[in-house]
Amino acid sequence: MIKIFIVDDHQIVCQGLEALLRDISEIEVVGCASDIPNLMSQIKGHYIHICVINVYETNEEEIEKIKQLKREVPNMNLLILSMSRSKDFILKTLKAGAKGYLTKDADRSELIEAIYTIRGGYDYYAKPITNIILKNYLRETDAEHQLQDQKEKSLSTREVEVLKLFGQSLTNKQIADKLFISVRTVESHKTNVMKKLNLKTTVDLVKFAIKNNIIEI
Amino acid sequence: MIKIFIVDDHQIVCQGLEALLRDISEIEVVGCASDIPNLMSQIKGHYIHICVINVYETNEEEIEKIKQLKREVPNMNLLILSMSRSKDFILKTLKAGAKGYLTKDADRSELIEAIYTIRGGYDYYAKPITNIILKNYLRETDAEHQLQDQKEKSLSTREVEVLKLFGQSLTNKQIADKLFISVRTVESHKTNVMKKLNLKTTVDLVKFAIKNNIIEI
DNA sequence: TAACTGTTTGCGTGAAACACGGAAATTCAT
DNA sequence: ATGAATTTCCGTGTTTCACGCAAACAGTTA
Repeated sequence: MIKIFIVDDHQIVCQGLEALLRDISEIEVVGCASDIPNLMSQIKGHYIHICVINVYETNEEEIEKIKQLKREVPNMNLLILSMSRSKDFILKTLKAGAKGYLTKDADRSELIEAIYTIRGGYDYYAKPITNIILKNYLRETDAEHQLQDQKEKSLSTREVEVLKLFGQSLTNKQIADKLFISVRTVESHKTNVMKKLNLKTTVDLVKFAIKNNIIEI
Repeated sequence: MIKIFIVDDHQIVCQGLEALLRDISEIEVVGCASDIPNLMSQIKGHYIHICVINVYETNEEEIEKIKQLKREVPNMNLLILSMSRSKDFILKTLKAGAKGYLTKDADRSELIEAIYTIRGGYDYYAKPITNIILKNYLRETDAEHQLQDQKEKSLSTREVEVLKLFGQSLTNKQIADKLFISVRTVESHKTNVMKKLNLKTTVDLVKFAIKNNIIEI
């Protein structure tokens, strides 16, 4: 019996995924959680083979949560389900410890195949993903030449933190007080973010943050 | 027999929702689509009672798609499924023609309840939503008293013009040059807009402009 | 262990943007 | 033609931004 746990923000989707696996005698869906923190509190004491995680946000925060989950429950295999085809994001989830990755085009049979594959000790990546991974691998080994312009700059946790408060319309002073740092540091974080993302104005920064769900609109 | 169509970006989620409704004899899931444009091309000639739409993005674009769908297929009822609890967004979907709205906390039974309710000719809103709608209604009807401070201060054409350029990430200098006015005038327009709308920061201004389609994201 | 990379923290300086208040010229409807 | 709103602009002081620099620290790799 393969014990599965499901993580999805929408309860209906959780139940739906569960329903998809219900009539497979070898698979048992042990439970559902709305997010990774909830998951961790729910699975204490239980042994789970595979956790299917539907990842909606594709930001650094989510990656961080996956890493943390892997640290806390290292023997549980993670199967990521996400709409993102960003090479960057996919590779990050794999690096964070995921054993498989399904895109939005995957269907029930692919989900089941992934579960069996992972249970068998192998990694499973949806077909469109293998290409991406392969290409990236080729490029990375080839990349010693052109490292400088592709450098996939991701934001640090502190930077995201500052960006979040900034998006809540706080002034630099207010952000500084909240994080117990100086105004200059807040400025530094902001300008570093702008440099990393190659943004020129505050407006661009706000747009970026909105697009990436760092701030609410 | 209630004929249902499902719209969700993730194929697995589509299948999951379908599985949730499979063993209800009165409900038939006719098909699935990954988005609204796909839906429209798929349902030509079919009569669908209810379309369950899982909305991931909560922007103006999605609202526009819903409106368009309602125009093209006016007799099909729309049940929105979304994680957003933004009063603004919910009211927009309802205004766009949706007959129901479920939040991420809704489960299978609530989905089924919603389907039956809508089939009966009524609207269905998840419990957390009714509060939001009610509050907003009260505020709107109550607003006749306090019209003077709510005063629908509309923006002048020049102000919108400045705002648009501002939203294209131009500096005040660039805006000034483009409109053949001084930088100070640009500043004035901006601050006047902020005063009119009671906004405090640039971030708020950008958010406002995005919400109101003055600038593109 | 040493070297390297990246994060977090901060400063100096000058330019740009913003807050607040005032004000003249123009348009536009009553 | 008088009043209201719009469009234009300035003075003054504060805040934020751009650009560069750098120390302290953590994690990784050689």
